[in-house]
Amino acid sequence: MALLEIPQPFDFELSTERFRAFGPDPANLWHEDALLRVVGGREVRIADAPGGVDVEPLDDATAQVVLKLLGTEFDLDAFEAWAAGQPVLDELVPKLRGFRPPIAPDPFETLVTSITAQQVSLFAAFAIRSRMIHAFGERAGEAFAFPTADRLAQATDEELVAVGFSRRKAEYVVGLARAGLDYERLARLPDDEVKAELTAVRGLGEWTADWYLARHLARPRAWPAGDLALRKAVAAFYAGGSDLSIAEVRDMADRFDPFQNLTAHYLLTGARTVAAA
DNA sequence: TACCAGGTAAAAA
DNA sequence: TTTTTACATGGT
Repeated sequence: MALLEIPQPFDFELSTERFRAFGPDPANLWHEDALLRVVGGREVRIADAPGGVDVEPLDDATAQVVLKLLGTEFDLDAFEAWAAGQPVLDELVPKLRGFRPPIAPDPFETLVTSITAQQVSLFAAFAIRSRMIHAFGERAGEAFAFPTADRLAQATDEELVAVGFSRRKAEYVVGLARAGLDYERLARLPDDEVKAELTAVRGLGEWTADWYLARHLARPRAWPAGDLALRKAVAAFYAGGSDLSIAEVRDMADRFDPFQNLTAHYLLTGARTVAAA
């Protein structure tokens, strides 16, 4: 038993909901009430515990990854205080109290995962992604390490097509792996420059760049207005269900400033859980 | 069977 | 410059 404290509020069940919602994810595997992820070649088990999570095995490097993974960078106190004065969110946010949007700790994994999710349903995306991880990732215990850029740089388009990628997406992934982006440098750039650099890469559009800011860099103002699920969630919560264009949703970013990222995650999770109940 | 699903690049107009 | 089209799997 090794306790890793998580800033309160924190609801483990809600914060890991995404890892169960669309099918098993071999790189972030829900197994026997715990989340399994390979860190530094070893499988780490993350389970609910009073005041935080039980992490096994736990060392400093693992703690850094788990803190990132569980969204500890987000300032929930400030968000909740702000949301209390907002329509819609004043009711929704308390229902999801302690929800910390999970952050993808690895930049390459984030981008490849987004490519798999472009255009198709997340159920289809998860199925294809799982086969890719099984084919190219390293197993450690029950879970798999997400395939490295070095490994996928050596893959062929045909190998990715064989696990369900379209030819176009296979080219994107292999091209990205071979592009050798400097992710540490990218992480130090402001939002708009990150977007400009990412969208210069073939296969990475604005939607993918926005989710990179949101899900990997945890930038407070990231707002993936092009996301179909977010558009539907915004429409449901703010427009009585009538369709909203990408431009309309993008123009709503100002009213959520500077909490666009948390707002997007709460609306999406709210649409899947609270609204569905 | 058809159609939609948490887009993108390239062709066509 | 703006508008179409191809892409390809999984669920309903």
